[in-house]
Amino acid sequence: MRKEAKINTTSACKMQIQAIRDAMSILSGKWKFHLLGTLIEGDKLGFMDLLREIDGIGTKMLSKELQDLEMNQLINRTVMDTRPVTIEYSITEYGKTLKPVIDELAKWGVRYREKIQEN
Amino acid sequence: MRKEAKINTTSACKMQIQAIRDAMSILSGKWKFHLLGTLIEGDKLGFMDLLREIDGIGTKMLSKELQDLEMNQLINRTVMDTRPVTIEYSITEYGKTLKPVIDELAKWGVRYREKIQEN
DNA sequence: GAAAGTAGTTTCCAAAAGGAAACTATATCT
DNA sequence: AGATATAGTTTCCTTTTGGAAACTACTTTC
Repeated sequence: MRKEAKINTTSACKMQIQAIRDAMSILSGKWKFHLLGTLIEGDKLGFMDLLREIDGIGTKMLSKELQDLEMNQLINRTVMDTRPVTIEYSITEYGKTLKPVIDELAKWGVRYREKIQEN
Repeated sequence: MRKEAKINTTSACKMQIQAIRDAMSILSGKWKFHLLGTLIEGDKLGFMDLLREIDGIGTKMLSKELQDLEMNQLINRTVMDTRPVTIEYSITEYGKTLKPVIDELAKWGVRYREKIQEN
């Protein structure tokens, strides 16, 4: 008896798969969640602030990840009229919609650490 | 004036960063969320079921990702006493604690797609 | 005995991701 | 003039990730 190709091809299922694929294409990378989490907490931060804030990140990755997030309208980049020029990075309203995702992830991470420290 | 090293070094902040780092170290990779999502839905699935279910995955990645998830006690691998032997993969109780994370992510992904299709 | 199904592993390779260090450019402070 | 600050970019390199195809090994069905 030849097996059929798929069991689960309901549109709800395909939509969830597509949704996860979409979300991860934007949020993948080592620093995205950290960057978003930091900008959701502290509201306006400069490049050097973020560099100091996010432990381990380098200028190249910070620059690249900020560009990605800006392109997807999750953060704002504002050039301030100061001397020397400073840049203010802040989360957008749309970026704030990621708060529940980040919170759930962080919550799970905390419980994970508690769990492995029990054993 | 020399700038101080860090603004935000509260323990709550450092804990969130560590939590996200922990969570992502386990959930990173192209297929983890899909695999977990699929196993949270359909309860018992064999290797070939998963291969058919998860569009695009190959045997190598499926095998590797399943091993990772099993190692972290998120899924069970049960060898069934059938001929030929079949394997049942299922989500563990602990694995189910990831449901809110996956749901939030998927929910955000759906809204993201709606948003870009508006424009 | 050939075909097809189960459940993988192995090899070989390409692409993506990430990091360290050097460098650019401008401006202020001492 | 030299140090320090802001805000990056560029180059070169290593590591990680992921995929295609071939292969193993066993069993059942036709």
